[in-house]
Amino acid sequence: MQNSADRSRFRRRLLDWFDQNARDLPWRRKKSLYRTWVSEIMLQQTQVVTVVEFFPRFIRRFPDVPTLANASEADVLKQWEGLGYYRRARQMHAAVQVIVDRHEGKFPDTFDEVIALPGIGRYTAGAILSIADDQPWPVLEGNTARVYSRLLDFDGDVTTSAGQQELWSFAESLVSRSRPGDLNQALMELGSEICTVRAPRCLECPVSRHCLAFQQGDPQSLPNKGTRGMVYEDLQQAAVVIRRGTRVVVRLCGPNEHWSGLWDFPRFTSTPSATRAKLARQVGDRTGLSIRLDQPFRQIRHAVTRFRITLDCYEATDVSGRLRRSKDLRWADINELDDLAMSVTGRKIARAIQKR
DNA sequence: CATCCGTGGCA
DNA sequence: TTGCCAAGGAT
Repeated sequence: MQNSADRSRFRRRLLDWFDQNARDLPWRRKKSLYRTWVSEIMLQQTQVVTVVEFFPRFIRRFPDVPTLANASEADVLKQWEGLGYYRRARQMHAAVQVIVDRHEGKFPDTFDEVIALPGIGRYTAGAILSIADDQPWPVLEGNTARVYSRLLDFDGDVTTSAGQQELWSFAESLVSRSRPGDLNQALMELGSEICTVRAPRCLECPVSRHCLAFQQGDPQSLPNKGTRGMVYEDLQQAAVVIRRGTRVVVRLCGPNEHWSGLWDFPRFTSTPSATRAKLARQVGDRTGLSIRLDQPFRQIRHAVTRFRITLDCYEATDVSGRLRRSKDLRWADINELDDLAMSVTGRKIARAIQKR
């Protein structure tokens, strides 16, 4: 694909494939800038099948810029519950205030204005403007990095800035004035359906004749993502449901911990041999309450980022004393827990105690 | 440039 | 069970 005639044929073949196979999927209907923004933020590091479940509900609740701008951050986080990367929701809430203040409540349509919004980088800005407004901006993300690497038979490390630069340059050379949004979506669709991580289906690929890795290399071995492996750390934790009547103590996670902005049950680092007496002391130190702990009623294993957490869930009885006055600590009625944004594990615990 | 941030699906 | 990965961005 050195010359523009090659690239032109490549675009035509890819768009033909796109038109025949995937054009009418419901989640890909033409959307406004606002809706494309919402879906692109949701799609960051998140699979389409997951977004399909959340997007309609979010749009029903926040159909336009003014509605989202008038909502509280807590409302937005509640709608985001279960989707992960909750920073995205808080950044959207911040961005929509900027849209009201600086853009008269209308989602901006220039690259510089869009990328200046919190939570939007080069990929997302280009995706929004090409898909919703047919502007010729290139895209580079997981799928296209794989597609581009294979088309070019590029075996450099794509996680380095040099590798990224190489792939962005190629993306720029591909995009044209004709249907840039469809082209970008076709490239990503190709990556997710045909040019897959494992066992790419090259024989079904509409552009295999343009693919150097298919002709002379090993598509499956690309892209080269370097050699750094994830280093996992096992954590032992305890969560405590402090209950008095129909109310329980909940805690708002702070800026420097997991699930920042979400509610959780008081949680402590623990050890396999930690005694319930010691845990009760920790609860006292943090909440000011004097408690006694029952046997753990449930153990939950979950992974978050690089941590693998084993979480023992306790219920406290014989609660006495007064809950420490603090912005991030309060009593909540058990039925009220449904209105709070919680992490998946927090929600599991909430459901468990609601069942009793 | 490395690390952080969630969750679920897959082999 | 374990590791890998997904329509990334901010720091």
